[in-house]
Amino acid sequence: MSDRVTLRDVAREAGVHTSTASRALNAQTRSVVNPQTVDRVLRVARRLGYSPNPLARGLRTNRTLTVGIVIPDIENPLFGPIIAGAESALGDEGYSLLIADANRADPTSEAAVVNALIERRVDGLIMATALRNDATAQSLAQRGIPTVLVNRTANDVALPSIVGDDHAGIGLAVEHLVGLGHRSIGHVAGPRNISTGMSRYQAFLSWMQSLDLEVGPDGVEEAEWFQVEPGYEAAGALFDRRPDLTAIVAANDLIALGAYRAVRERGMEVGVDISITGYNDMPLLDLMQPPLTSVKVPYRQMGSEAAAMLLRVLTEEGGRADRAVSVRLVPTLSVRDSTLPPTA
Amino acid sequence: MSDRVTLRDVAREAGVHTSTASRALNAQTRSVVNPQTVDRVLRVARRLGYSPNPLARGLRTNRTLTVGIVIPDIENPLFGPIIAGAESALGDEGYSLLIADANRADPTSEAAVVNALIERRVDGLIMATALRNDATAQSLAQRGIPTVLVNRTANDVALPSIVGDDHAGIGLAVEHLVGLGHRSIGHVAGPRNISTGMSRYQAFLSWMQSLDLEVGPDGVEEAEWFQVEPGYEAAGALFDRRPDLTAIVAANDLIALGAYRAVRERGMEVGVDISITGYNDMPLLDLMQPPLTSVKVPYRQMGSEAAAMLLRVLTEEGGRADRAVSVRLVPTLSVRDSTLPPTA
DNA sequence: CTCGCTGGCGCAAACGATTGTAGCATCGGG
DNA sequence: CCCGATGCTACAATCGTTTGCGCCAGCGAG
Repeated sequence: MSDRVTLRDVAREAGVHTSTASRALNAQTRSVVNPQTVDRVLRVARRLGYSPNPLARGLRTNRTLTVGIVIPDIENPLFGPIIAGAESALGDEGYSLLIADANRADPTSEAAVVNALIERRVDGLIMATALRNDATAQSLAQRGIPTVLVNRTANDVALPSIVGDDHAGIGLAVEHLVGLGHRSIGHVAGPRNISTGMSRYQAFLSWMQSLDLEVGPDGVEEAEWFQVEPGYEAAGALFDRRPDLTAIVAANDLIALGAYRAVRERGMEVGVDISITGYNDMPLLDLMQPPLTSVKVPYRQMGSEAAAMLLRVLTEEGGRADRAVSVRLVPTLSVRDSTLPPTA
Repeated sequence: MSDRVTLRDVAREAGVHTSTASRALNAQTRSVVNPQTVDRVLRVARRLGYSPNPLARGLRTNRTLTVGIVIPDIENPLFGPIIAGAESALGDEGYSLLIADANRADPTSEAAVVNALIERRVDGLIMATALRNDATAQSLAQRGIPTVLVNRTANDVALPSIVGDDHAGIGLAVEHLVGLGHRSIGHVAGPRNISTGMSRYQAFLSWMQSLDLEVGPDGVEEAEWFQVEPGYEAAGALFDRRPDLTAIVAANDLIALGAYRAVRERGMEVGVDISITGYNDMPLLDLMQPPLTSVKVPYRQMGSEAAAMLLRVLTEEGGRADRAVSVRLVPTLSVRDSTLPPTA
């Protein structure tokens, strides 16, 4: 509809063969062409507004300069920055991002959208949907399809991953609370079939133990999902079981906000009677009452690092050795008013 | 890396020519092939796990089954549902979504990303970035590139658009406030170079006038951007100028939340001293203190309608007549505690 | 029995690029 | 003066589909 100018047009206009024009236009092969000719071709190409047809090129080279990203729930504000970071890093290298929303309600959906992307002949994949035990990721690794996991890892899968350092992040939260004087601290965990849920849970136990603080099996309650409602329910159960708790480390912000409600429902006040920390530091948290203390994860960077990693895999053809590398991004703590010294 | 099975393989295995195999596989041309042959080809194709190479197909047919979506700021949770809706509707028809984030800080960025998408040979575009006076949209319309505007419209551009019905939405807010007994109502507008900012502003004036309520030029203040900080500043200016106001209609939720802060800073209480309405009903609003009354716009539907519209344009080749059609989605009101009767 | 149709299929030419190979000068060295 | 090397360019095959066209057999009608 728009351009009709092809390599042939450029070649004819420049008085050379298409092969020469092609080589002149590609930085890789340019050196083999007479500089004057290169110049002439480039000038003509610019004048005619030539842009190579990616389909023809891809057909020949077997590369689409396209990567797919699989998101568990695109409406979750968490993934916006990841997508933005990836898109930006990829765009710099001439790659485009094909987006796919894997409906988390439907477990077959992940495999389906991944398949759709592969049939599209994407050069590689970024997956943000991995479960700890993820058949799709496993299959991708086995089939040798260039893939990078982001935000979540999977067990026993030889794929690189870019995740937040949950151990460090939970450490920030726990040490912050302990520094305020809290000793009875509980944890509302996320689902343990997801790496973030599991690793934050383990990190919590590990930090508490290293600080010589008791947790016990009843000091942790698992929310069924990283959402407000399950967080509300899990927190409620935890409070009823352990009225002595003065602080809660929540596995993410939404769970923390659910805990807010559970606290209020019991006639207590967040910050004053019970301190709460979130995780992810999503937008608008600073406008809550009270503003939620949260562990901030550099999600945009996570997206761009994932893209960079994938590009590395794509270009270094034989980069097999690096397969299992896992990059952990260091979090920081945004301290707000939901965490105060205990009113002993 | 994955499939190597081509149409030739299928044809050979089925004992027919590639052209016959092609026709058998395409629903369009299937009727011209002997049903038995069709059956045989389909069976073989399934057995071999054949999936057509979209590049080869696209090269031949001049269609990529890909559409691009241009987003002003992907980190804004507003656009998640739009993307999700579009992706889902497009996926049903075999189309994929190429995402492009137009950095709003850089005005040339929109044109750049649109160009990148076009060079990718997308079949059509969904644009969520339009300004009221938008050169890029204008150019797309002139060049006849299938495009649908979403969320925002542009002036004087022959492109279909899917937007929220701002007049109706503001009407819901105003009538709700008036119903509660408010008479002195102000408006914190959004930027008027964007259609949503402008139309909500006009709707506000129109409704107030039709209800015989005075606004005057000093009853409206324009926020520089749809964000908390500009909202805070604009609301502050408005309050200082018009201490008599008992209610504020904000042009979006973030502006409303900025107004929250301005209210508090002046020692007043939202809902009690001043009622506030937002617009968009974004997530987490129900957890604010007080929960924000807001106009809910069906953004997911907006995305899917935009996709459907674009598909219509793409398939009905000569659909010139429908070009200027503009679909308005009807909003609803989520009433919460930020709006109460005035304490006169 | 012959002729014209038509249902099915194969042939081959595209689509627009990349790339191995061959050809053709020109140049320098022996 | 010849020969090999070198630098540049052209030729042509190829990637995997789609699709206009022609061919052929079989059928019914005249």
